[in-house]
Amino acid sequence: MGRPPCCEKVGIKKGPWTPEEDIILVSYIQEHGPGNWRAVPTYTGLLRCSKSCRLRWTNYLRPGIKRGNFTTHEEGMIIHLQALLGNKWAAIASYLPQRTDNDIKNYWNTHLKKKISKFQTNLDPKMASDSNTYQLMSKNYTENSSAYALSAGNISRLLEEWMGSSAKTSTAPNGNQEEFPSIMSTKNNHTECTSSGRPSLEYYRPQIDQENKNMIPTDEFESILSFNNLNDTAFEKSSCYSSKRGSESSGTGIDQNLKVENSPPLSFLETWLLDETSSQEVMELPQIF
DNA sequence: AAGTTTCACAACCGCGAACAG
DNA sequence: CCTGTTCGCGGTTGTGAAACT
Repeated sequence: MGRPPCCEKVGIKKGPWTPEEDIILVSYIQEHGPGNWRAVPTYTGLLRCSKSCRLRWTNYLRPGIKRGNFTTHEEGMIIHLQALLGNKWAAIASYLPQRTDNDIKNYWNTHLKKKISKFQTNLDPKMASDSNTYQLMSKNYTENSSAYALSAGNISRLLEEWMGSSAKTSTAPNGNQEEFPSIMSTKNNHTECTSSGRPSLEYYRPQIDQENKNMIPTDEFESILSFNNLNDTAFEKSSCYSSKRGSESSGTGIDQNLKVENSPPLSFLETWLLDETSSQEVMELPQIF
């Protein structure tokens, strides 16, 4: 017995959303909050399936979404977290609350994966020892980042303006912040989630601790992920993690999740990520990307 | 200038997990 | 427990714009 479709295929509109559809969807969510997506097409009259409505909201219309260039810091976090978690885009997005998992996934697939692949292919060990290499990398990353979706405008912002009240983006008319849009955090299958409504990494971490007690100590884990201490000490810790991961990656459970195919040379990347925070001076080096 | 290719992003699809009855 | 329904995630595709020939 096959799984029934999420919606009737007949009469369902596909393809890009129009501003009118966006407004209808936002109006509905403003009134009812996100969730119960099944009811959205019926209630609003939108000729879209429930999935499409949910996706449009979470990836585009939801307030607080940051669009445009990924900063070098964001790129660094994505690379780092991807190496750590694999393609757990929702988990990665929980650490970049202004970015959607779809955005991060797209950015990874269109930019970072290629660059890292080239980096691995072309990496000269001598160059790898030169931290300036990574300063150049970070500079190139920033300069090459495209301002995607700007032409379409930030519909979310436009709608906010259209609705005429900035308060609506964070607080319901009656002052109840849970009503809109913070309700995102109230309905979630996971016990732990972030302001973006995503499961936090805590959701995954217990598996690490339970299934491999010799894995990363909690404080070290936080240090690796937090990026709050981008200094020598943090670097030493994260480098330690890199070697530790390499020596203990034959286990089961989350261990396998941590084994990432084609994972970048993490310590090199870390060097790059850390160096980029300490200097603006970039010397001219051979093109590696 | 026109045709073709490549790129970047938005959106869709299918699967599995969670949940309710 | 079992079954059906709904939701969320990750992989993939579609499409318009830009770059190239």
